[in-house]
Amino acid sequence: MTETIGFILNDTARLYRRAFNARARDSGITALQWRLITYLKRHEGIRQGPLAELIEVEPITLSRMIDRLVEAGLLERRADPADRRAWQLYLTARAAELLGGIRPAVEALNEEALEGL
Amino acid sequence: MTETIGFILNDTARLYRRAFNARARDSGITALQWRLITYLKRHEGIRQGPLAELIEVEPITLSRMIDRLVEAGLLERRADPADRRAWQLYLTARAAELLGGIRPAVEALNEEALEGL
DNA sequence: TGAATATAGTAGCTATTGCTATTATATGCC
DNA sequence: GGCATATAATAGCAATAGCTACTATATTCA
Repeated sequence: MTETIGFILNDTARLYRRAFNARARDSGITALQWRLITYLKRHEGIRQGPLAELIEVEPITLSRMIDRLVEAGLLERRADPADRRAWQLYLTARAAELLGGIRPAVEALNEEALEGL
Repeated sequence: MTETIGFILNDTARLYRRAFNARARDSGITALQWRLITYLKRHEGIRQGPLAELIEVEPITLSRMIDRLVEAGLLERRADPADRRAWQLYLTARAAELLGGIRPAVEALNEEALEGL
């Protein structure tokens, strides 16, 4: 009865997240931040609203995630020339470096996760 | 590149959790509490430590989840006769009722989730 | 026995998330 | 142009999770 699709799904996802976080710990980055940065890499210059929708968090939550990443020197907010209310988001060189450093570990993890399927 | 096993896994789990929470909202119960109660149903009398391990949260986190469920009248802590430091956990009649009410919705959700597989 | 160590559970603190309300700016319509 | 409404982002607050430290009790072993 506990072996329903919901339990299995969530258990598996949690295990993955835990493995990810364990491997990325010394880089100081979390799974959710990795998600943010990965999306941002494909959508440089995106505004906060659409990015929040992409990674599926509330705008205010994204706003604070970005605060932290800006403080960590991984992201920068640039004023949107077309709309003075909005920011455009860009990765810094430091983020690119960091990504490069973590990617092999993530790829190894993914291969491991797929093993046996 | 964003379509890695990790993203898919977590996206799917999040979707499921969201669907669950939406359906269980009026019962006032969350997915994590459902998880707790489901395990507890199979292990009545269990202590907090082992239960925390089962549902994979920290002991202190479980302690507070239980505080809330006790306050809601769904659980009760009984002194462990064999160890005065420990509590044994039991569901109340109210919890059984609640479970009965939610179960059909959960089962429907699970069937829906498995559709097409 | 009784001192040292281990274990069950909880309190204080910090971090993160999201609801609601607010500010600043943009857009639509008369 | 100028008022009404919509939108981008953020601040205040409340809820939840977990790290660390602590209390109470149990166990081990000399």
